[in-house]
Amino acid sequence: MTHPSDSRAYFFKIDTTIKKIRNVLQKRFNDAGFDLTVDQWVLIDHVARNQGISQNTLAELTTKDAPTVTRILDLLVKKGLVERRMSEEDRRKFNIFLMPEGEKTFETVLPVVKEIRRQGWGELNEEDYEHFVRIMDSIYQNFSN
Amino acid sequence: MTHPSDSRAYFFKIDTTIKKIRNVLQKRFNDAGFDLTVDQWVLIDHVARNQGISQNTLAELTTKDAPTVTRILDLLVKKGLVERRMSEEDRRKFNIFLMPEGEKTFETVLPVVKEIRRQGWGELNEEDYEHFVRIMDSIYQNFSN
DNA sequence: TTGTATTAATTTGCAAACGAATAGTTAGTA
DNA sequence: TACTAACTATTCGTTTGCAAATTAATACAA
Repeated sequence: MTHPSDSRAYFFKIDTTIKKIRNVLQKRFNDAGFDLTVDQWVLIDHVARNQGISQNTLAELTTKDAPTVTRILDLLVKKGLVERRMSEEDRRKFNIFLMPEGEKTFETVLPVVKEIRRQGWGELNEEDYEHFVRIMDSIYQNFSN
Repeated sequence: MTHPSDSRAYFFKIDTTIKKIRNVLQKRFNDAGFDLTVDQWVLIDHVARNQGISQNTLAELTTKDAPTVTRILDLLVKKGLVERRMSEEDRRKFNIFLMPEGEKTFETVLPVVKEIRRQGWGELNEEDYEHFVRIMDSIYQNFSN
């Protein structure tokens, strides 16, 4: 066997796996009648846990870029799930808050997401998790210099 | 510590890692003056290894959907890298071939991609690779029923 | 043979990713 | 104070993903 780094496998496997996860999440959302994309959910999740967060911080936490966050928030605002309030200290910033409807969405969707996470992890154990984190972090680090 | 499946970590880690890889690849392409996106490269790579392949098969191999393949091929055709020939047996199908310019692109880009793959895998070893494949496949399988 | 169901590829619309450029605000410095 | 640099968010253009609908060709069954 050739050295693993010489095959397309690892890029491809990561790509395929994340697509699968996103796909399952989205289908489950649709079936449950949630009018929500996966990326919109990710933002709601972060706002729920960090009320008043700025767009920049949101971008960091989700590894999305600023324009992407702006546009997803536009959609969430239009749906009445989220609110932009101008920051008191710095008028360049917005503080992002969940609206009551957004809270309700968060409470409704969270259990479904948790269930999907559990399903995906299945019978894998703590040790697997440690391997997983170590390998992913290592790849990430190898590309960060 | 809570059960790993209960945290957002694994979805998030996979997402972050694949973004990083794509990002590095694209930047390296741009720096090298390749007028090529990562996904365009993925298609070229598959066509190079399977001259005459159909669009459907291409979609399967890359886990992209048919419209996406159509659009990426449109771009590659416009760039003169790839050619659609109508199939002899089935006139609904196209057989996809690399044009001379496409061959040249393939030969030029491949070494760069191989170098990036090596960099990403770094000091990880065979055993790590087996863990990696097992865990990713497991997650994928857990979502395929 | 006719009709129905599949299949291959395309088109369209919406969501998202990324980069470059821009406007407005704030901070730091000469 | 005035100038410059840095920061926050937005806009724009190009590319990709997914779903639904469409067109054209093929396969199968009555």
